[in-house]
Amino acid sequence: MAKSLQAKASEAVSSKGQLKGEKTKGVIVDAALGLATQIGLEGLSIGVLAEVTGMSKSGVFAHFGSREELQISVVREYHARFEAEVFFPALDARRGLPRLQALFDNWMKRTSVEIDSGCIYISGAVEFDDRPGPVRDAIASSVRTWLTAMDRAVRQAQELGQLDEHADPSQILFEIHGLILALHYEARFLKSPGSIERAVKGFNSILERYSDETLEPNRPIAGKKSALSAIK
Amino acid sequence: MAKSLQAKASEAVSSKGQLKGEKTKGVIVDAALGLATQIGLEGLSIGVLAEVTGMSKSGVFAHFGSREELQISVVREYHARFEAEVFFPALDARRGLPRLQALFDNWMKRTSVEIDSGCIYISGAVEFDDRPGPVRDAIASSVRTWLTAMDRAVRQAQELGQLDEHADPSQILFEIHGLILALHYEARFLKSPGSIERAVKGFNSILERYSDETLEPNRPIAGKKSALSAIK
DNA sequence: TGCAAAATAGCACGGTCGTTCTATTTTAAA
DNA sequence: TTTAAAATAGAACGACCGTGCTATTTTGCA
Repeated sequence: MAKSLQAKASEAVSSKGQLKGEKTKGVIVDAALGLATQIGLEGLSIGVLAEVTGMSKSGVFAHFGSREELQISVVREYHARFEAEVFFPALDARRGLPRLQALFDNWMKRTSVEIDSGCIYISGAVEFDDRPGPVRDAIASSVRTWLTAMDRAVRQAQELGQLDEHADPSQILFEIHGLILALHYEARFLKSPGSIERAVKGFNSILERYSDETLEPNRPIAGKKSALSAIK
Repeated sequence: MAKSLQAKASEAVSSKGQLKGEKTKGVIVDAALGLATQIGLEGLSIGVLAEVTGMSKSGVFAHFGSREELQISVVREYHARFEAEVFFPALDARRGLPRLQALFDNWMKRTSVEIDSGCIYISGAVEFDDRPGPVRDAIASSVRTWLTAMDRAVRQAQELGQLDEHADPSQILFEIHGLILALHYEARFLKSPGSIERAVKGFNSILERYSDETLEPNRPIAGKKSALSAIK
């Protein structure tokens, strides 16, 4: 039974060398990611996922073996997209301050989009901060990878004399992270207008405060060509 | 049946004029708040709550009429405790900068404690940012009340010439809020050491940056006597 | 102390959940 | 085209959920 529904899907077959199973798995993870960004990883249910993808519960389940494994797959997919949208494009910018600026811009651009869809690095942190296990580990590992990349950019800006070499990179990173979290909180939950502008302004303040004054006193911060950070 | 369990409870009766029902309701809300700070408002279940308090499910349920009403009661209780621990004690400090400092100190002190227990203003924001309804409204209203109080303190500091009167209070508040959120995220989820010190340092940086330089140039920020902000 | 009212218990309901097992269909290589 | 393997469906499970209904117990005032 239930024969005709998959008829269309089966004509376009293994377009990239992957078995059909891997392909539908991708479809499921896609749908799951869309759901998870709205209702959280803990809100994911195999039943709803089956409904959305037009499959049976057991059909969906078989691809993962457990709900936990499904959640981990979603985290990995989110990680990949985050990298593709935020990290890699920023590598086009020159090392140091321009790249740091690009990283922040992309991060903020994504957070702005996520005002409607939600960020699972943020929601996941809240859902799993008291729940040890592989899902929590997957989220934490992804976040740490990203924060480490940001840290590297800060240090490079210091080495190039664009930021005060005596400043603590962790401190700078902490304050930047706070801006993103405040943006997400105030825009997505409180729906306060003007949050994006405040995040940008906060970022520029940080750069000014930690700019290496001994090398370039009173000079306006370099690398301000990016679209988003040019706001206000 | 199940007679003897409540025998002890019933001998100490209406100690503060409240009916016994109101008293046990308080006990339930207490337990619910404890649970909610760990597993979130959405993680609350009447069954578990009945187990914890030694009551029957229907006994617990009858006090609220719905799970939603229980969640709202928890939010109200959290609001009351937040006020008692963070807001009211800060009113002892002098208007303006000292009070702003006290408000932040108490806020951070509470957030530090919540590294173990969780903050439902933060977890609730994530759980309900896409879920309209009375619970979301209750959380948002409490948070707005608190942020408005902070805003008032900032403006008073401006009026007294302790902070730059041209600065946007919303901007200052946004950055302070970010510090608290970063503290919660990095300490509770990532378990990074040194987060408290970074939040304090960030706060002091904000005060310095927005200090009214025309009135008191290069003067160290006043009101630094509070214990927490004296760190580092 | 008696008695209405309040508080609590017990039970059952329909629903959703993740998971397991088995049967059936579809895929892809021989 | 045959055939073993992979993918999916279907049905059932035990568990927990919020909630409603009805009894029973406990409370606190007359």
